Amino acid sequence: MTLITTDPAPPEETDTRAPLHEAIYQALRARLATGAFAPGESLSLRALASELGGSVTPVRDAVWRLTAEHALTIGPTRRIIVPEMDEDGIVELMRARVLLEPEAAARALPFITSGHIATMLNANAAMNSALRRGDVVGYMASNHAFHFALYRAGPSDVIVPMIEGIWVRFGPFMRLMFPQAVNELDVSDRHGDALAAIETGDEERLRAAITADVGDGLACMIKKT
Amino acid sequence: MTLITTDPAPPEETDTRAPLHEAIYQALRARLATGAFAPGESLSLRALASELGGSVTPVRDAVWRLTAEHALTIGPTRRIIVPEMDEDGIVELMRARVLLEPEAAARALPFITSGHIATMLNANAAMNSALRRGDVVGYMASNHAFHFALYRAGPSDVIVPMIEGIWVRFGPFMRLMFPQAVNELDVSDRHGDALAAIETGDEERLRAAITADVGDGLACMIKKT
DNA sequence: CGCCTCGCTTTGTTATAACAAAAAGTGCTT
DNA sequence: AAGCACTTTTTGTTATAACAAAGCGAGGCG
Repeated sequence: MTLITTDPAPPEETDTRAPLHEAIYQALRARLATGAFAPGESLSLRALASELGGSVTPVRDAVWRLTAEHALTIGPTRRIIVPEMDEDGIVELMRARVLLEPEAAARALPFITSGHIATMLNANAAMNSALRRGDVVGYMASNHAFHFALYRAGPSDVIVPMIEGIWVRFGPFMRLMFPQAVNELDVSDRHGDALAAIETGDEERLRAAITADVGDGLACMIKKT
Repeated sequence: MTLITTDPAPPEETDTRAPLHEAIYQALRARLATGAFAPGESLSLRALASELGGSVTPVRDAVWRLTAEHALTIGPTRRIIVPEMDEDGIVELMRARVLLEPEAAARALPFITSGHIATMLNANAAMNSALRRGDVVGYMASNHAFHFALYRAGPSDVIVPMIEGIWVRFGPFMRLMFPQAVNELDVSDRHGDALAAIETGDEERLRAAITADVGDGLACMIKKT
């Protein structure tokens, strides 16, 4: 009798069935995003393998994935290097953000629930707290959480990953230039403006707030070069 | 005696110093873009290795790169499958194109030379020829050449690769639905409109032409579902 | 003192083998 | 004849070894 077939695998806490290369990918991505590697630094497969555990094969998988996302680069002699960026590159990345992020926000607007707003409020509070504390990593994480709580509320599974890819590419550099610029950021509350626009359902105002937020970040970055 | 050290590598015709995984990546990407694989089809590392030459390791590198570009997907049981797409997915991809491509064209406009225009004219002629001939693959290749001759004239190395990624994801499906829609495409000459806008330096008209061109493609695609 | 050359080390690349899980084929039972 | 359990093959994953080229340091020549 086919009562209940089986009980496949409920008691999984840490998923040991996840492939090693995926864990290595996540670890490397997190280190990139928090600026653990300096731009221009070169990484070696064997060093990463012995540091993160495992052999060169899974590290290789992770590195190629990151390379496809432009989070890592291969040099002319096939060396794995953390990408560098000049001011033109920053502007280029920011222009892509200005293009994509207001659109993602506007498209998410009809799908935003009170749960999303709560998440954004929390992230914003944590961000301001980290800002006052001088916690750069915490600031970046909270800022990321705010933006993507908004974008991911929408149905688009195309441009949101694109935006995510842009943010990852910023990781190594935000860490370098934000400490000096952190004092000048609280003058204008773009996030609060965005939240107000969301509550009134004002799409144009939301677009403007996100655009201004990105513009503030750009201003901070090119000011230091 | 150290007369002449060595003879490094001048007589290279086919670059044998290029890594195998890169050749495999290009081969796989080309097959995807021309619809050689059916959506939903599953690929195996060993089969690809023996078919394209080499071992599983370089194939693995190529597959992970394609996976990061969403040109391939890994199934729930870690099987390599070529992605499927429903109408919502097509619309989503097209919305991203409408967002990115007019911008890329507008930004490239000040950098367009007569050489670029010649390339675009040739591509356009080849496209119309392929269209009349019923050559779907030739049509797709020429259309691709036209658009990216335009986009790549500009200085942006961020959004153009994004657009390229979107086009690759379309490959497996254009092949399926274009044969029936090919007869209705010559009514409006968006490419000629774009070229006219370029020669007069009219940015708004160029944006409009590219937007209309993408819209035509979308109309052809969702009409068949 | 600067530059080049030689030798050693480290690097990416590729092939191969072993292993667990999934798929597929096979034969039996009902 | 259809469904089910078992066996066999195929699959992705990982580790490891061998190889060529690039880095890199020391030592010698100008």
